[in-house]
Amino acid sequence: MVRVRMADVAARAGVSTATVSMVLNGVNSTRISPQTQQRVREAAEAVGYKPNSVARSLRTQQTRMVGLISDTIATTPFAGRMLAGANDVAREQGHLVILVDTERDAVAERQALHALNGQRVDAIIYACMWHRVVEVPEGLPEDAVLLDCVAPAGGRAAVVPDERAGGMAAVRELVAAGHRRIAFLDAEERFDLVASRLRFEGYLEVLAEAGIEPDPALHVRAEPVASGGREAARRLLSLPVERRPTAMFCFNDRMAMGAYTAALHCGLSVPRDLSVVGYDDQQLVAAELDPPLTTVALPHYEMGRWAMEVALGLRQADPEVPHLMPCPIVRRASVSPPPAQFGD
Amino acid sequence: MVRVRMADVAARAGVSTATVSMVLNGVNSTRISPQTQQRVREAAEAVGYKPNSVARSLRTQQTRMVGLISDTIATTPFAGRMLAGANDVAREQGHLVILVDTERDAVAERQALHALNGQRVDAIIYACMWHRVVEVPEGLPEDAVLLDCVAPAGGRAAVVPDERAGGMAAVRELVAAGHRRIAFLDAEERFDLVASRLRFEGYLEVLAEAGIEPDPALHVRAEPVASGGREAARRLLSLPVERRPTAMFCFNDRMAMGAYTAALHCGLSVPRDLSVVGYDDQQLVAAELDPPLTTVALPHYEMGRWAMEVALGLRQADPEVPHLMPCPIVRRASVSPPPAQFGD
DNA sequence: CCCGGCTGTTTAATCGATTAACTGGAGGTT
DNA sequence: AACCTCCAGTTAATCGATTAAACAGCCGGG
Repeated sequence: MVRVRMADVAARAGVSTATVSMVLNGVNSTRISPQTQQRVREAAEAVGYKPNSVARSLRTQQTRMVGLISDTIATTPFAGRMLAGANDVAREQGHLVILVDTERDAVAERQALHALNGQRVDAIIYACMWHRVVEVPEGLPEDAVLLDCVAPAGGRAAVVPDERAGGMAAVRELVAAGHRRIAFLDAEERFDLVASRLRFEGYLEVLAEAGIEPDPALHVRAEPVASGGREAARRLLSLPVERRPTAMFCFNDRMAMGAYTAALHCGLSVPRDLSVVGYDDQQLVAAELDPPLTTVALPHYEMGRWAMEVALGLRQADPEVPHLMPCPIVRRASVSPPPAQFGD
Repeated sequence: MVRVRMADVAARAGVSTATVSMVLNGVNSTRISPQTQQRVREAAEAVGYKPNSVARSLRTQQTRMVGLISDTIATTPFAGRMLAGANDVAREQGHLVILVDTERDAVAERQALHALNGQRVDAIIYACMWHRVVEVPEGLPEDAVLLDCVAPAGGRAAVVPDERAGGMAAVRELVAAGHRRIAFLDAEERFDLVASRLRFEGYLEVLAEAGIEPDPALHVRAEPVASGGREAARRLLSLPVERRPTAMFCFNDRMAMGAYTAALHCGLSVPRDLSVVGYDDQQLVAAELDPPLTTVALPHYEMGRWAMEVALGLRQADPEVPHLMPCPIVRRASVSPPPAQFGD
């Protein structure tokens, strides 16, 4: 791999490097005669010239690289889509992304920030794998964009899923099918999930909208994994039939998976005897379940795109209010009208 | 954010930039008096000097960045662990990784290679999300490392999972529990998976080892997703009892998930009536199933580490033979001895 | 008293581009 | 003839580091 410099192109074309630079970058192109341009381009081709971005970056003071700091974004399944979204925009704009995974370690975050600063990246995105309120690391530039998290103090561009609207969409789906006894299988409070609170708000809002009195017994909490969902669902399904829910809105798809298991164990069939709606739209769970799960999708890809667009200045963001990205409902086959005796 | 240059440090310390450079890099440090060193360091601290890696890279001809090109690595759940492994090594070595997701698009790959070359990355890793034989893109440097794939022509450092040994481990687990009628729920051939062939080899090898005559009826193929596994398992479980398998080794965890469902539908309990072993160790599937699934883990993290270690020259690789990374078995609760009437 | 060697630091070249300022000559004007 | 305007480039400074080579003092030896 020989090093070909701009000077080599210039020598071969019999011009100065300034001319080569102008031609190849299309700057001031009116000032260079077409013949010369042609010669330069041929020379560049002939010697196999590839511009050195390091040198260019030094001179122009922009690197066309953006740093993406994340707590374990890469190691968690769904959040990869955020990366894909960010990456796509970056590519469209001729930028590269440097990914740093800090595993939530303050020291690693410090280091990452240092390294990215040293590389003089053009922008920084700070991403979380869950919707969270984060104490951003000291030294994070003012104009860094927060992805799937918000700063407690505000004042920073940020994008998060519209969990409240998502919760509403999920419950509306069930109400529309005719359900009135709708449980919410929530995550335990100790996980301190922003999403939990907001989805619950959405749940209550739609019940109110539909004139349904919320039954506290139907709001249960468990660890947000399959076994948690299973146990919670089991308890609900063992209620006397008139107090039993005909539908469950689950905090996430894994809990919904547990609800399926519980239903099966109770000899109930989904969706005939029990309708279920999940949240997250995790491919490996929602789509693979039997029957496929109706769920609310987390707009990771879109949030990734949004963050990168803001980072690159393609789009303006209001630093005072986090941008709420819609969570579309994904209809599959786990919702149907309630059994006849419960119908309205 | 003011720009502090080395010259500013030099001015404040009353020395030349050469001295500052030597002190801060610890080069020739015996030649600089302790007092001066002290003064330089204080000055650097006082003005908040942060070295500019772009300038350094230009001069030293190394960027301390490595490019990681992948087909959809980020968008697929398990492969994120490869990234984590690579990232960890990079960080330990003071390197940064530039991630490019090409979605298997040849044009995107070309572009990515161009961009990374332009950035003068110190090394390149080419990663796949599945174990595959790939036609590497033209222009991929000789010393690029292949991750989870091999080139048909060979001649390149590469690391892949040891699928054959993994298959052996899985089947040994079942044989050790006393099973003799062990099915292999394989992926369909049209998916053309290297893994499929190798795991099957491992399966046959262990049967031979145990003196079990392989029954062709127990080697079935289906789409490697839950529904495929469910149907395949259903067919096997509807065989007359003496020809029915007492255990299933599934090509992946999703198929195993399907096998669980089929067993449930047939009124069989896992592992009492049917033992199941999966492959991949996908957290969201294997660990969440009821009972938790015994499976073979794909060593993504370790492969990621290996690739980065080779890329950074920390470890030598034989370009003629791909490195085989062991796939450890993960024991959970889906294997038990066969029902009494089948015992040995 | 001059020379050589050592110490501690500086000078200046260099990495490979970008770009503001300049130039030499052709052509046009008055 | 003197002067101006374009044209088609070129010159040289610059980005911010690294590093080989040079250099200024000082000490000791002959």
